[in-house]
Amino acid sequence: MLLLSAARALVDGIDSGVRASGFTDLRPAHGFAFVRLSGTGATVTELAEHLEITKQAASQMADELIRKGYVMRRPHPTDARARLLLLTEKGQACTRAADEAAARVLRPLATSLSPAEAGALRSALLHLATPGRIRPIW
Amino acid sequence: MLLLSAARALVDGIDSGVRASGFTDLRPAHGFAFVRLSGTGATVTELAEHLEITKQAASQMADELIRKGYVMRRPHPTDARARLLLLTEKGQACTRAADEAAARVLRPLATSLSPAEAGALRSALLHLATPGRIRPIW
DNA sequence: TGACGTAGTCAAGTAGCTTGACCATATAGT
DNA sequence: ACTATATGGTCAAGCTACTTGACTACGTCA
Repeated sequence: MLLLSAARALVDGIDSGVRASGFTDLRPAHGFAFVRLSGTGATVTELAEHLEITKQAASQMADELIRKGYVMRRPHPTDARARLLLLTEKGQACTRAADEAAARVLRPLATSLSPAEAGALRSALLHLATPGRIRPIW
Repeated sequence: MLLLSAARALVDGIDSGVRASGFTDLRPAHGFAFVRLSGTGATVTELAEHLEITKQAASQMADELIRKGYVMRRPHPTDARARLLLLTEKGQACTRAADEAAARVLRPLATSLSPAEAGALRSALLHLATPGRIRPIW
């Protein structure tokens, strides 16, 4: 219960922080997409796998994020079938805002924990977590 | 990230455990409803507040759970407008299955933590959590 | 070169929510 | 006691983020 409630508080905190930064046309699910697109970008199929949705749904989400200016499509360097999705500058700014909001939510936790406790917390969560699988819950 | 991934793993574990127990017609969101209905039950309005959805949506969910045999409606003892939603025996059996699935997911964690670490983990999550607000993330 | 696999899109359908309107009952003001 | 307003619940319609199914373009391997 505590775990679910804490996760929920984190998501809510990030979402409200991002909205307060002026990005009012995004849902939390978009943040999970941004995580996958940041860095070297990803194809629609890779995004779909990351979010565990169909590639049609991922394609629709990409269209929406492109229309809103957060993402751009580029030809794929090695595969003429594929197209690479990349964050625009606006998308990167939004990602930074999300990072700051997350840090703000977690700050009271970070400052109140001893390093040993922080390590215990990290390893405890690692026991449960499936690395790399960050996506909306349902 | 770890926190979200761990929460996700817990929800997935509960969901698959519940399905494996034969309750294949439920979604994780229903589990959050069961949490509120167990014990003394709740009205549609109370359920809606708990899940942070409209009472129309909560009423629809109640209809569905009644149709599937997990919930029953009873006249409210003190308010003739209201109707009390209660878990049936099947609903309670499902709740027990969910509890067992959650315990199974968390067991490796519980056995690997020292009591002090468990306490630190609990208080860390308490720092973030809003007590009583257990509901789907989005 | 041909058979098959994969990336992506188009179109249509669905599930779970929403908003809006409404009735029945409860509660407060005078 | 009587009216006005608030609250519990449902009905109906609409929306949105997904799904399934069909299809085209390109890649890969015999």
